[in-house]
Amino acid sequence: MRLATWNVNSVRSRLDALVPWLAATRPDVVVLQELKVQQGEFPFAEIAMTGYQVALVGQKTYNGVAVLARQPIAVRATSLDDGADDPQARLIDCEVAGLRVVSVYVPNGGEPGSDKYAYKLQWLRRLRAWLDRTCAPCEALAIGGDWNIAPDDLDVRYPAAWKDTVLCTPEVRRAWRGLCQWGLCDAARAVHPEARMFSWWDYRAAGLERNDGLRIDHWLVTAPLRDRLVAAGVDQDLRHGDKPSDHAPVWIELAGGG
Amino acid sequence: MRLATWNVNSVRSRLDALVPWLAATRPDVVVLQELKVQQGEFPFAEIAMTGYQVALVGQKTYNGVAVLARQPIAVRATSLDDGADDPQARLIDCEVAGLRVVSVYVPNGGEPGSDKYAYKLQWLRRLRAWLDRTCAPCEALAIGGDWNIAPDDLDVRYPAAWKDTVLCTPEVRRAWRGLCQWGLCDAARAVHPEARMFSWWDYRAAGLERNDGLRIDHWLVTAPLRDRLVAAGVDQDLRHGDKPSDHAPVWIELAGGG
DNA sequence: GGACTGCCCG
DNA sequence: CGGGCAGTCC
Repeated sequence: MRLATWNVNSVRSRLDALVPWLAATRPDVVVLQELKVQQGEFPFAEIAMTGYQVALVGQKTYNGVAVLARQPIAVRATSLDDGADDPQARLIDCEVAGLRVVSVYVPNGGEPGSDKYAYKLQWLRRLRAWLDRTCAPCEALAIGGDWNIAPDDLDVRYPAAWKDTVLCTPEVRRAWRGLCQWGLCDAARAVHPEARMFSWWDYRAAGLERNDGLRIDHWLVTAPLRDRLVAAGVDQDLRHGDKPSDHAPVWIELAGGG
Repeated sequence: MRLATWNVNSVRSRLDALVPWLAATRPDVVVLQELKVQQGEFPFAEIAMTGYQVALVGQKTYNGVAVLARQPIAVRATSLDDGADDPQARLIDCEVAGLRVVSVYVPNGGEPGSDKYAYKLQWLRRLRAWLDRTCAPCEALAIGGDWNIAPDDLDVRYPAAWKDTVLCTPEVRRAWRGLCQWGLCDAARAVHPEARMFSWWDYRAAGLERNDGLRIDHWLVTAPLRDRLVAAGVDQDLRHGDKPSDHAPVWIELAGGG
């Protein structure tokens, strides 16, 4: 079975790319980020036409995450649910196709040292606490999303240019390794230990033309799913075409399960 | 020779309609309104590609009028030039193809009784004074534009719905008749004395679907040109297609002259 | 409804 | 650069 993650940067302005992509690639499960839409404004009809069901947590203007699947989806949680006063729609936790599937949109972090950066680090700590509290490394768990973390310099086309930016600081990379130590595995990297795979090119400064890419969209999976991993990749063509998202979809393929 | 007038409602967002329309219909002279662009931001290169030269008076956000032609254009005036402190770009007066061609964008007028309505009536009085001062009924003069006047109930699909709106008040119709009495002739109406011809359908309230149209875009011509009139019409298809202007082009055909 | 103006965000 | 927003205009 195939799982895909895509930061669409507004689901409404990406519908004309999303619908054909779903129809052409038919992943079993899709997680989306940056819907930039409230639940009531989500284009349910257009997605239903493709044969996908939807579970989402929406928000006006910013954030918003969803799980799409061709099988029924049971929502387990729509927030980190830790009592924090945080209105940002950045996580949805679902049961679908025999898996526990989570869509996450990790805060970008603005600039190192900013309030936004503190929020990013805090959010990653809260996510780790949420894993400790509600998940187990032995269950079939896949967390896909825009992590806003390039785990290693191998994940950055021009590491010197991105050194100490919020996508690459030692602190966020340490948080990433903490998640891996908990029992999550960077699926695409496990399949392609040495490959330069990028999932995001900045709209600004002609990032795409200069292939100034980073790998910041990931699937993190627990051991039971890591053992079923057979393939992984990036649909780079989605970053080309017109009116693209700044992110390309990242997919993984698991043996069995449909 | 053929003259066309079109309120494009932003020349930049209408380029993909304007360029093919110029290429397909090749009018000798085109007058445009609501460019919504400063001179420096006008898409000169794209228009030049079609073989047209341009004279324009631009303004940020609002108004802006132009004359396009495949022959050289000599600009005579870019305002009513009556000493009024009026920064709005609503008139350009040119010499082209042996004619005097003027592009006008008459103020809409908001609501009857409003300041905007007073400005509309005042602008029409100033236009009449400008005619008296700078033009003569015996010269070959054609004034095309968005007049924001439906001269008669015949020019309104649902006259009761538009009665006493700023497009139809007795006062603006009186101003219109004053221009006709000066020596201008409503060209499209002269060619089609009884026809219901509409040039504008409101974006709102499904104006197009209900064919709730009005004829507010006109060519006014002096006697020498009236005597050469052979045809007139509206390119209604331009109001359909996607991302249309709310106005359709209105054209007239003169015998001789190219 | 669909242009525009800023402005915020990544 | 390319999403979103509110506010203004027609």
